Amino acid sequence: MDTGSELIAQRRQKLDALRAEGADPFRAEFRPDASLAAVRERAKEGGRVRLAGRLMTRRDMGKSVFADLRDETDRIQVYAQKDVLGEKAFARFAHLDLGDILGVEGELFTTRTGELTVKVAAYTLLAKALRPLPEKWHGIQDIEARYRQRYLDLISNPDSRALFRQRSRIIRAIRHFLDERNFLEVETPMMQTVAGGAAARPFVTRHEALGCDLFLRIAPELFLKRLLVGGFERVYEINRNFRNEGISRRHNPEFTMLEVYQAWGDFETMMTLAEQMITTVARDVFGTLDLVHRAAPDAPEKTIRLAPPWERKTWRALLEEAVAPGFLEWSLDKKKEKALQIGLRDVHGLEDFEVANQIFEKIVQPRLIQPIFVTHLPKALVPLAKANRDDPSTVDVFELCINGVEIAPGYSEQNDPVEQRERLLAQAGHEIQKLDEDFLVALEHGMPPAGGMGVGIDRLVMMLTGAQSIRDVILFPQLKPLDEAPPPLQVPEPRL
RNA sequence: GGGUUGGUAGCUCAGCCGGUAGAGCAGCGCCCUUUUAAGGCGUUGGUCCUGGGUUCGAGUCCCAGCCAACCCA
Repeated sequence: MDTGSELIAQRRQKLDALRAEGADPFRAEFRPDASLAAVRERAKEGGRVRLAGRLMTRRDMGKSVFADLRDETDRIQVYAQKDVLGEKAFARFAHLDLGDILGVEGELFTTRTGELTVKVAAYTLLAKALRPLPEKWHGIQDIEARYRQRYLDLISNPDSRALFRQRSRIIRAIRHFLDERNFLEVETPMMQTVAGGAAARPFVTRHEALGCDLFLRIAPELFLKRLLVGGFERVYEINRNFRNEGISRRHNPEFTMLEVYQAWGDFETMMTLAEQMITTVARDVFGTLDLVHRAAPDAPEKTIRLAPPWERKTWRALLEEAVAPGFLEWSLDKKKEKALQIGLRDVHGLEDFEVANQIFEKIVQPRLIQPIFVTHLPKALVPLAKANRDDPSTVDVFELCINGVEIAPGYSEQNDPVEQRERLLAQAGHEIQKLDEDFLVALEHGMPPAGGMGVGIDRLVMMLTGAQSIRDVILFPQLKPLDEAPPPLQVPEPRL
């Protein structure tokens, strides 16, 4: 990070020079009387304003200088003149660096070309920028730098700023939607002694005082259900899950999950809830139910139509449409043959339902562009859901797919503690997981029938905004550290 | 894990068949008091990702590695 040291050295010299003159280049306080957007709003009134922002561009005319300041809301032009500021202050203004943060006071006026401008009567350097900004026109293009130094991306790329504002509004709209329907927002443990509620490899951490290892949670599910047992009938949590798996366009090791549970509901209740929630959010944040995206700048436009009702179809029907009628009755060998034929590898050790599921994910799911609830998955895939009464080999669940991606699974939640124990034991044998005994004890106290669902917030934001990578909707996505390959972390002793 | 592509000045990018490393922006100096990707003249700035190899000579060719993106698993 010490490259460009000459430019940095120059800026440090300016800093030293300012200090030598008795100025404080890093102020603790400055109170602008309005945001730049607010100033622009009431431009007609004219008058004197006091505002603050980062110096983004400068046009030096010799005895006067035009510059652009920017704050979070807008940009505004300021105009400094030698005969107004005096020789010394004007020279200092002309030698400010792009990136410096300023406070400015002066009268509003409109230039010959019609641009609202502040005639600088006085200015204060509030924070000196010791490093140069990315280029003013192209911004920062290097994808890696945009992730590693997100602040530079935010400074120079308006699209990126807009996207993270949208993300925030989406999450706010979800909370609003659920709060209005009397769902209670709760927080449950992120550090757990058993990482339950999903099938995934967890991260391990250590609690020194307790003298035990803990897992970062892979899902909040088992704790939210304890709350159903406790009598909270509508709960939700929006928070981080952690899964110790590969990183890809669709996977970040920590990701944000919404889980919702509703007593006296079932998977059908949750389908309706999902449909209402996502359409409400789209309308609130984007003002439309037709989302038009491109997969790449030169790719054709694709429209996702969110207008309800959304299609509901069974997993079996979709598979049979895509492969062949009666597909699920094929022998395991025949299914594997099909899997290999469509380009899947590594199907040797897999069980019947796993092969079918991989085929589903490979050839069915990518085609599900418009919203669809895929219902009634095989029982073995979903150990925490209730079996279907008419076809006990399937469970009462759905997976909401939009834009070829699984956005939200939902269940009629299993509340039979005996059945639940058996299913978890079967899975534990498979995945080498411990049983969450405390959860099973809770179920044994009686959990009301309930519907539940999980919504991958990052993927939902991707779908709504048209982002092509999960890294584009997470401010600080996980990347490999740049330092030498690190040895296992040593926990530092606190110094008191 | 495998494949493909990329890494050159602070930023955005050129660099052909191997022959002294370039431009724009930013910076620095000078001119210019209504410009706006301001303009004009001049100028500083390089571990060409790292390490080997081939060669009289490597940013360029070969091998290994690091980081990233994409595709596949």
